[in-house]
Amino acid sequence: MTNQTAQSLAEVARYAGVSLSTASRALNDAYGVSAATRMKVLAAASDLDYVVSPDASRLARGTMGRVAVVVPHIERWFFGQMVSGIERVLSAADLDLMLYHVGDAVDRRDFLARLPARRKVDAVVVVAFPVNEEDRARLELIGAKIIAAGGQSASYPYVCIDDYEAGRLAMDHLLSLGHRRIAMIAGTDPDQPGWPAVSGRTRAYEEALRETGIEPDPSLTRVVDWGPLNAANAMEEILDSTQETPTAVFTHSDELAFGALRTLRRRGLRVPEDISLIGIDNHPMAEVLELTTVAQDVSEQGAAAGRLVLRALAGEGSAVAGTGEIAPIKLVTRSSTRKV
Amino acid sequence: MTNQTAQSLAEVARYAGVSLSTASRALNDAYGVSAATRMKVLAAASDLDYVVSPDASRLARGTMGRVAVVVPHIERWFFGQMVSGIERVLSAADLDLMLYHVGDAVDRRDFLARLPARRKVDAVVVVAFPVNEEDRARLELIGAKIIAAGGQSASYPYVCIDDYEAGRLAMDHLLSLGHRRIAMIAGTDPDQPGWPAVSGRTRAYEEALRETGIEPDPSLTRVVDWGPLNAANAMEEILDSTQETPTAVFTHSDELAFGALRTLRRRGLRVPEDISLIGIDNHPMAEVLELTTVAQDVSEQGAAAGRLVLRALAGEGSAVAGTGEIAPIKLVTRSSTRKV
DNA sequence: CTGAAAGCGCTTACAG
DNA sequence: CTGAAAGCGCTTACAG
Repeated sequence: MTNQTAQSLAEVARYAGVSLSTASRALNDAYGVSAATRMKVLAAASDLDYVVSPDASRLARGTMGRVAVVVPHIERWFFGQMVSGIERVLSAADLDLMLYHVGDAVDRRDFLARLPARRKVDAVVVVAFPVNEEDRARLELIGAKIIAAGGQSASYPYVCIDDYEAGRLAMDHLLSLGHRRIAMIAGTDPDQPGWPAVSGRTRAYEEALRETGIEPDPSLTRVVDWGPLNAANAMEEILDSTQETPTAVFTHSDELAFGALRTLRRRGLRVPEDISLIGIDNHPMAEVLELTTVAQDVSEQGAAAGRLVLRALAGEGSAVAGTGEIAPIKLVTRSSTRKV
Repeated sequence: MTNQTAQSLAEVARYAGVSLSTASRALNDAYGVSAATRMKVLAAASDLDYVVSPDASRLARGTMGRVAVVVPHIERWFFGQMVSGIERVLSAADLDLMLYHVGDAVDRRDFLARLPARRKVDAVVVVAFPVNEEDRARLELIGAKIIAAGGQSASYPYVCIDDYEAGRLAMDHLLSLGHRRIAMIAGTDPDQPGWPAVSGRTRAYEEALRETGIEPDPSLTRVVDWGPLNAANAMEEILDSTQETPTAVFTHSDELAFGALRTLRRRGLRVPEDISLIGIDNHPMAEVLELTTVAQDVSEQGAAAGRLVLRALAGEGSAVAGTGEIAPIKLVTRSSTRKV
């Protein structure tokens, strides 16, 4: 025990009475070091409270053990869950996580132009980040493995749910309860221009209806930016613009459902007595508000994305372009839906 | 224009026909380089799509432009807001943000033992991370400036709200409306053992009551882990354990209020006709659910913490131990509270 | 204003 | 098993 702190391996080596090379090898659990010597070095390092300089180590080694996570709206539930899942597996693998927020179109352009993560990371996971061919060339300049989460981006390994299936689960539930006049509040992100214009969830709505012999009524649907208040307004519009009140509402997310719920209550419409409501996500508030929903485990999707990173770094072929993982979803019925 | 990409400054220098040193200076906007030469180098760098190796640069320079952000529960609203605020100012200052999740007591012990951020960052901002003297010594081994957000930690520069004031704002509102029998659902984090046992919010509850001549009734208060469902249960317990139903409920956060609200509704108690409800935060759902609350701007607090980091890195004395910033709060009355 | 050289703190063939 | 030496890609006095 000593009070000194070593700032460099050289000091540790000196303290342990060995050469720099040996000290390095001992610390990196490299073989070719006698047990006794290794012990001596380890003891010295611990005595001197030494820890390698990651910069120097990486410079010499050429790799870095760091991964960038690029998210829009880190403050939103979905992305918080995603990041927490990714973080969980990366930190377990001793990888550092650098967070980049890329919110709107301006951020996006700036990110692609400056590529702040360039030469800093071994992998980057882009969350809900649509990339076209042009973006792709830029992105690849980062010189790291790329993984997509929460949406398929070009041909990177990805993990996401099947939006169409999620929509079908919700719609089929409503239809099976006898609902025929069903409104939809669709979510969209104006800041993600590259995202498919019509989401799988919308397609599911239309196809489910048509398969039941119903032609979708445009006056019953609205497309809004994610966020409960927008949905509250959309719900009002729908109620105002139609003679015959729908018997059910399908929203693209639970948060949208919460907003719709507020409007319904204010209008004196009881859920589910007068109108049924279903969302997607299984947001914690869904349980509190008794909302029927299509559940997905976003944090687990983050973890899966983290595992894709690990595989990509290990050079496994399985994390090759186009390799996708579709996360499971399931219907969770609570009391916001009932037979018509 | 060329298709080649330079991996090192040396290549850029050669391409521009200057020495390594000159190339370096030109790129670092250092003076002592003629305009013409600088242009040549800049053009070369751009042609070759060059970007410095941060590791090498830092190794040589000794500093790194990186800051660690340590948060528990990144997936919760409060922390997402906080991180987004911090990120906003750090990225504007071209600092990289490394995220460390330190959730429960085990994580915490591990973090302090391994200090994964050590030698990797210039500053670390700990969010809602209580630190006692012992922790402090460990933490300082990281060798970086330390900033606390969302709670005063030992004597680091910090930014947070005044919990007592927040509690008083809520309680005084209730009392001014004539409420006398007021329940409280307090939030606590079992994973943060070092946090003050009795929060300022609880103290505010008790003092406000006493100043009005009321002795706090223990059967009207519960302490639960943050999270709406826990509050829902607590609300049930309170309702069950008391003869006389309270006329108002003060919860330590909006999320707790949402849970309480669910129980009240299930019990057939109308808000605010039968019972008033007030929270703290101004969570986005508070607006949706018409909850009266004490608002705080968490994202802005994060930004303020980011600014403290900048000041600390600039070596300004103002970011010295004990320098604190108390974030503003204000009462936002909506329809969940009314005169008794 | 410009360049040759040392140094930042490691890792890793290359010899022994 | 161990050590001397080169090299990772930069920055920055030090001379000119």
